[in-house]
Amino acid sequence: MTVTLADVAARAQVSPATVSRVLNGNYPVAATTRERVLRAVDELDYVLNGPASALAAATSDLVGILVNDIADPFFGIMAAAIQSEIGGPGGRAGGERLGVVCNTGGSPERELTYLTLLQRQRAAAVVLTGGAVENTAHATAVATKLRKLADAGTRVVLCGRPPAPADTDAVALTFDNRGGGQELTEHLIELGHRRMGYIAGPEERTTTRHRLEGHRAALAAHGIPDDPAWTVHGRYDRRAGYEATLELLRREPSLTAVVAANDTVALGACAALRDSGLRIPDDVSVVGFDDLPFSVDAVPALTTVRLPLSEAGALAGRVAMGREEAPEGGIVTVRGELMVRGSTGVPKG
Amino acid sequence: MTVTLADVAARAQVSPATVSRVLNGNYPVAATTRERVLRAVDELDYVLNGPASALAAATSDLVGILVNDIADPFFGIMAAAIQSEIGGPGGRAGGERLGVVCNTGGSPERELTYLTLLQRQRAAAVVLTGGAVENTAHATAVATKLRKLADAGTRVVLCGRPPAPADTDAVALTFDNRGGGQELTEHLIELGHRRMGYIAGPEERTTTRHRLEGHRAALAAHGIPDDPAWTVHGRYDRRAGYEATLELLRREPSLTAVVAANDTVALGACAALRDSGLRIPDDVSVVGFDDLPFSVDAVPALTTVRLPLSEAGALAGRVAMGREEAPEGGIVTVRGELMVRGSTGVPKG
DNA sequence: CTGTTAGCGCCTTCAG
DNA sequence: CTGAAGGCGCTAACAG
Repeated sequence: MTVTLADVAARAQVSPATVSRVLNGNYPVAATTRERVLRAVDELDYVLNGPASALAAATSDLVGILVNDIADPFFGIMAAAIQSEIGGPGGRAGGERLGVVCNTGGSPERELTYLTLLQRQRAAAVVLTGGAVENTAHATAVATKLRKLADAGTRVVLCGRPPAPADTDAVALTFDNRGGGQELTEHLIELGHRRMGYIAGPEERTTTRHRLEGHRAALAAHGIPDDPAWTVHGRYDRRAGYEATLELLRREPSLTAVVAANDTVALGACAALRDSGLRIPDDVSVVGFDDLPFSVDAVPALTTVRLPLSEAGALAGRVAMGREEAPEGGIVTVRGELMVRGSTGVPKG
Repeated sequence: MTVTLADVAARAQVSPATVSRVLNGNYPVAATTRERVLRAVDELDYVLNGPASALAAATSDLVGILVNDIADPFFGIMAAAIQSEIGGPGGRAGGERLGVVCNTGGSPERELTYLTLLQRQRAAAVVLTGGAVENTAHATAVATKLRKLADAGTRVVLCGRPPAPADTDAVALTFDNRGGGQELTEHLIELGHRRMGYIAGPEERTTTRHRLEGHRAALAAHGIPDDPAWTVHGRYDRRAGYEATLELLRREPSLTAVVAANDTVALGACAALRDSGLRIPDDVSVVGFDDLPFSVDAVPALTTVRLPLSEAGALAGRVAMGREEAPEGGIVTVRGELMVRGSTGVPKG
């Protein structure tokens, strides 16, 4: 029924092995022979059987990309960049690799499930993006999985995620969330703000914790007390930002600034402030984090920290493909850049 | 080195066949035996070899999801919805399927390449999302590919994409882009607008053409002449919207409304208008399309057509999994809903 | 440079 | 309900 490599070999009057060599291009084959094989492939409209070749070679062309939320541009941008480096030539079987994006939805179980699925597929590499869940049991389980993947020859790269235990052999490109958070709050402090609300992401996430730590470090550095009531946790979405802002306003109507865990949350915060009749930045300043494409279009444009998502993703992709050396020690920290725009100003009064 | 099914069988003191049956759960096995096998699997930390099982069974657990631009929430939202229906139980081998998102970047070649890769992997299903490229050669190539995929047992579903030729056996969930486009322009006409600029998407895309056709149908229905100079094509991104708007303003400073191909483009249009010192909607009204999450946060909030991306994606996912019957004739048209918000008003003067 | 020979690890009839 | 046996399609040593 389906044409196999043997059919091609017969038509081209060579052995199956030769066809395989032509297809994988990793072995010297006479030009005329290659020509003949390629023609046969074409005439028969032959398509290599991936599973069979993966089985025989004990490795596949799959590269897994795990993201917390594919509907969030933060991950979409990174995933696109990673994939753009993976699609190219360099793999086995015709030089094409299949970059597959897996959406964990932020769920630890799904993350583990996908890792197992990828392990089962004998993936060539796996890239984990974004913040990790900070649950000891889960962190251990993930580390164990990564260890096994690495043992099985799968390259493991972390992108925008803190380093895994050293014995997992994972390369890590980490974002300096702490530093960015600190810069943002310091910017507000310099403008004169003292009463700032903080909308944090979900608890037990590294991203959440690091950004919050940066904020607190800035407060501490300037001797500003940190009132726990001025910090609210929520998901990384617009709605959470909206609701958290109303809650903060209820707790402390005199806030002069709102620091959001990311741009999406900041957008929700802006909406809540407007709906509460407050002007930005005249009454309340707002800052986000990430500098997603829409942030510059907010009115007023959002002050935020730009993360080089695309660049980081591309680098991660190259490392995953083995096309670029892993950095010394396997860890790179990528800094963000403070983008001061219209959403922040001096506090009123 | 690596643990195989045979190892598990030995440890559980059963035959490999029995282990296979337990793992796939598609065959009666005595409870006590199953128990024993499962324990052995656990103790040995056995992970099924995907390629081997795909080879033997002539089908894999992969489900491909093709998107034009994963960084665009339009696709991200659909992809997330599709994947959420795929991850669940129902597949072979432990009931898990691997939903893989492939980013074509809108390139016909990459689309074909991914389709081949998926064919090579013997994917269980493939979901193609978003507008198709309207190039005859390419359309034919894709149709041929889909035909072959279907012949090989791969289920093919189109989501937010016009139906493929009937003989491809592809189920299609189509968005009523024409109707939505017409409603939007009709809304503007009813407000009193007569001079409307149109920012279309890339040429040779079904989405672009259909939305534009809707716009023109509305103009025609009201006897409003359609000046070709008032239509500009560009990519589906913010920047294209920004530049196209400046161009339209240059060509016709007296425009009272700008119709954008989608929300992202509309956002760019708003920015350009603001930068040109024009107020929205007092000087110029703006409408988008899709109703992405950020659209309600624009200032003023964007008038647009809401597409049920999540619902459509979920349905497509279920059909792809064979968990839901394909509709009669294999085609469903999903209508959008006009969302009138602050970005549109009566024209000045 | 090319053909031959063994499997890769699993599923699936076919018996029992 | 369970075991035995053959083969899925390809690759990777070996010889030549």
